[in-house]
Amino acid sequence: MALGKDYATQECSIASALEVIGERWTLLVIRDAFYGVRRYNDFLVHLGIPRAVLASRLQALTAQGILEKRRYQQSPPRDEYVLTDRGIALWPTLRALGVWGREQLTHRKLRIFRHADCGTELGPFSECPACGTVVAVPDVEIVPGPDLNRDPADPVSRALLKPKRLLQPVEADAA
Amino acid sequence: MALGKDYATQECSIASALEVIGERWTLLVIRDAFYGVRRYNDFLVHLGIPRAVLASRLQALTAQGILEKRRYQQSPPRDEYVLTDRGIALWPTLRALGVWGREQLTHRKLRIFRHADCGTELGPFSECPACGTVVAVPDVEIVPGPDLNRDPADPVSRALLKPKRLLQPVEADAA
DNA sequence: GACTGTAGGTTCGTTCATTGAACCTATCGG
DNA sequence: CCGATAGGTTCAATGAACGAACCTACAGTC
Repeated sequence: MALGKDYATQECSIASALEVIGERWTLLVIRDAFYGVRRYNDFLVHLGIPRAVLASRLQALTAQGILEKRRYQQSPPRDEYVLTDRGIALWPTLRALGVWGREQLTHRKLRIFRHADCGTELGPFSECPACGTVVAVPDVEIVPGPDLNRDPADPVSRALLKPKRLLQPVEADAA
Repeated sequence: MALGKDYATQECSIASALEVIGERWTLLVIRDAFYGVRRYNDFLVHLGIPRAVLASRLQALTAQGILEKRRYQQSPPRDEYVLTDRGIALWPTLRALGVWGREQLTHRKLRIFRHADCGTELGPFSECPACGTVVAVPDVEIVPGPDLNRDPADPVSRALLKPKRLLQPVEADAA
């Protein structure tokens, strides 16, 4: 990988992790996968990422066992990319990053994460204050926060305005 | 910043965070700062980072309020870089990354984090299982794990073999 | 007072990655 | 047959990272 040459000598699991997910765009691709984005074109319009870079990242993440490439229709052949268990294990990292970004940088509540079972807003570690447990990723509900723009340009962002659970596929109609 | 042009349009606190700490080397510099590295030369030998890149990252992190540049001796003028509160708030992110890297990639226990007050090894969110609380960063003790090389080449790595608390300065003698 | 060493940089040419536009392939609907 | 759609690849131009060399200011030592 791109970062490997130097990071590899560092005896450190953080460095190893960054070798795999530390490249530009990579974590945003994974974030979108949590939000339910699965198709090449949906990643493309939602992220505004160059096509070549997206193809390269999807391939690398698949090779690392973070995403799985899955044929969802035979003809014409179409593939989708979904998170593996290894990918889903990144949720605490993404959550921590998001909390830091909100508290230290944006100070805006763009999205709210709730426990789907009871509707309680989750704490910084994705724990449910009401139930007292860490909520499993498929039981996390994501809803737009008060500071999120309600009229986004691209269809994927529009589809993401509907409350849904993490990992559940978005339905981005042409609209 | 380098990443800003594209990430800025993303209404997302994760994207905002990555704008600030998502560049190559940046998170490793911050990790070292948690481990007690404070001086330009110590970062240099410990990370193996090009000098120009280090200077640029230190400057950017200082400008973002994540590190603070502090004169620790007047003549000759010498500065050190220490984490601000905003920087310290990144600990959960770094911890989550490290846990993921260890569990999913390296499968090796390179460093152990303990509650300095009671010696209990910390859980994935830096919480103390014995005390039932999230441990404040200055109360986290870092000790070498069983899989860490005991005879590293550079003096900073050697100094880091001694158990110490996070944020406490390393003493890297020439040795 | 001339050397040597150290901390903290800057400069510069080369290499590598990212970008954005254009192009390619296969298939479906009409 | 024509156009649209999904999922790519190719290519030239740009920007960032790399590593070596250089610079500055001071301290200690002979």
